[in-house]
Amino acid sequence: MVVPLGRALMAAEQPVLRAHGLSMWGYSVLLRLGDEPLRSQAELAARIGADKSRIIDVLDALQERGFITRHADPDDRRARLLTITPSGRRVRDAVQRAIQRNEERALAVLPPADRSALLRALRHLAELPAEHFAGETR
Amino acid sequence: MVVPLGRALMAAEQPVLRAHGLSMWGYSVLLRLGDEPLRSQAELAARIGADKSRIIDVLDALQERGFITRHADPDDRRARLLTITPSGRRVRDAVQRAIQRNEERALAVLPPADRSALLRALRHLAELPAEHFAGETR
DNA sequence: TATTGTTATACTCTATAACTATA
DNA sequence: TATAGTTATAGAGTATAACAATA
Repeated sequence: MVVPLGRALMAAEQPVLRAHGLSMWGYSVLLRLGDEPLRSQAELAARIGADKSRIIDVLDALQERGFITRHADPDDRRARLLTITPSGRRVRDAVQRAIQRNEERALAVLPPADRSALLRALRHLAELPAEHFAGETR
Repeated sequence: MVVPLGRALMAAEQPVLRAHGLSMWGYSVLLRLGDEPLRSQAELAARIGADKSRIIDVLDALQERGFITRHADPDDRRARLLTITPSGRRVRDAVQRAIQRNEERALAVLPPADRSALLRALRHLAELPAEHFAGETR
C-alpha cells in the first residue's frame, strides 16, 4: 500500500514542481538547504539519501537558475559551501505551500483523528534507521 | 516521508522473497491470483498496476517453478487462463506470514492507537484512484 | 594516503512500440 | 480491424568505479 501511495503522491507533485522549473531532487535539495549554508555536497547528498555523484546535475541546474550558490570553502578548497539564494527561498516556499495544499485536500477524506495519527506515525517511522525494518528471513 | 518508508519496507521484504525464490512482482501476482483463476494476463497486469509486457518474465518464472499454470482459454484462444497451484499457494502464504511478522515488529514502536489508525488510513488512501491526489499546479 | 567533486559506466525499472496469433 | 500475448528497444533512475584537485 505504501509504495503505490508514494508513487501517487510523487505524480501529484510533479506538475507543481514542473511549473516552478524544479525536479524532485532539486526540491529536496532546496528543502534540506534550510537557511544556513552547508559545508559540502557530500554532506548534503547523505542528508537527502542520494549519492554524491547523483546530485551534481541537480546542483548545476539549481545554480544556473540562481537558486543556490557554490563557493569553494577557503578552509578546505576541495569542498564547496552551498547556500540558498533569496530567489531559491521564494521558489522553495511557493512549491512547499502548493504541495501542502494539495496534500491537505487529498487527506481531507480521512477522519480528522486518523489523519493526524497517520501524519504522526509517518513522522515517527521516517525518523527510524533503515535497519529497523530489516527482519527475519523465514 | 512516504517514498523512503516504502523503500525501506521493500528492502526489508527482499530477503524474505529471495529466500523463497520470488521477485516482488512475482509475489504481487501470487497475491492477486487469489483462489479463483483469472481470465487473462492483461487483466492481471491491470490489477497489480503493471504493464502487460512487464509481467511476462514474471509469469514465465512462476510457471517454471510450478507456482502457476497458464492454459489457453478454449473460448478465446488468444487469452491465457491463469491459475495458482497448491505449491504456489503454499509459498504465497509462507511469504505473507513472514512479511506480516516483520511489519508487525517494525510497527510495534508506534502507540497501538496510532498503529491501527495508520493502517486504517493507508487502506483508505490505497483504495482511492490516482486522480484523487492530482491537484492544482500553483 | 585519503577525501571532494566530477565523469563515465553499468545495471535495474519502466514505458512504448512493433510483431504474432487469434478473433 | 481489433485484441492477447510476446518481443525489442529506449528512457529514467540508480549504483559503482575511476579520475583530478586538494589535503
